[in-house]
Amino acid sequence: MKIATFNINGIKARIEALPAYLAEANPDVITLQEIKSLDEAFPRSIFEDMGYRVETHGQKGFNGVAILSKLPLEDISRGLPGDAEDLQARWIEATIMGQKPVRLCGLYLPNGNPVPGPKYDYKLAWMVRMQKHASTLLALEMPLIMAGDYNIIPQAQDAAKPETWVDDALYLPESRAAFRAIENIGLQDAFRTRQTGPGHYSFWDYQAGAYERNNGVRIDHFLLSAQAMDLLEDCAIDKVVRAGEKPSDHVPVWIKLRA
DNA sequence: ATGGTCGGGTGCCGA
Repeated sequence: MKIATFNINGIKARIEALPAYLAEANPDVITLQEIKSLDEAFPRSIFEDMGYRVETHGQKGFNGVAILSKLPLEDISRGLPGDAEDLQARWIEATIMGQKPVRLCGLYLPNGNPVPGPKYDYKLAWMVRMQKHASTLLALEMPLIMAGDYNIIPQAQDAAKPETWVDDALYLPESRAAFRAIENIGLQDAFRTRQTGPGHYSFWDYQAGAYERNNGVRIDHFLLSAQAMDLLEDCAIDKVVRAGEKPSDHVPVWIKLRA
């Protein structure tokens, strides 16, 4: 089973590039971030015609997540638990019914800039909520996959120019500590079990020729439980997608599972 | 070199 995650930065703007990626890469399941669409405005039939079941959790203008799956889905849930006041569409999860059921969370973690301020407070509080919910899901002992745009640069090697990020919400010590705290309840960064060292990025700014200079950061991640790690066959970043026609500023990351 | 670029909710905000 191949599962991808992709921050598309607007479904309307990616109406050609996303189907082209799916036709080329053929993931069984993909979780999308920043669909920037209401549920009723999402162009679902394009993907249904390609064999995908479409589950969205959208809002007007910004944010918005989705899961597209060629396999049956069960127990679909929208919204990160823990704060009834939080209406931002950043979380969707479902059980993928392949050979072995796996629980998939698709997440769009808050950016958090500027620092300090309410947006950074929201980011850190959101990460505490995510950790609590992840603990609940781990207790189910089903293979658990938490995929998406984490807006976290885990280590210096995950940025081409880490010195330019030292005051940024994506790289501040408190942000990285919150990410490590989530890992430390029993989740592994799947990409770093396959590749070591610098030069592996999933996002390049649209400005100042960042992609051409490979001035990127690795902020889109797959965190896997021990049960999911048992099934991991591969994990990679589809970097060349960033050089395509009308690209998102992020590229897809994917895993293959024996499941 | 103190700018630059996208996408959308629109003449500004979020990234």
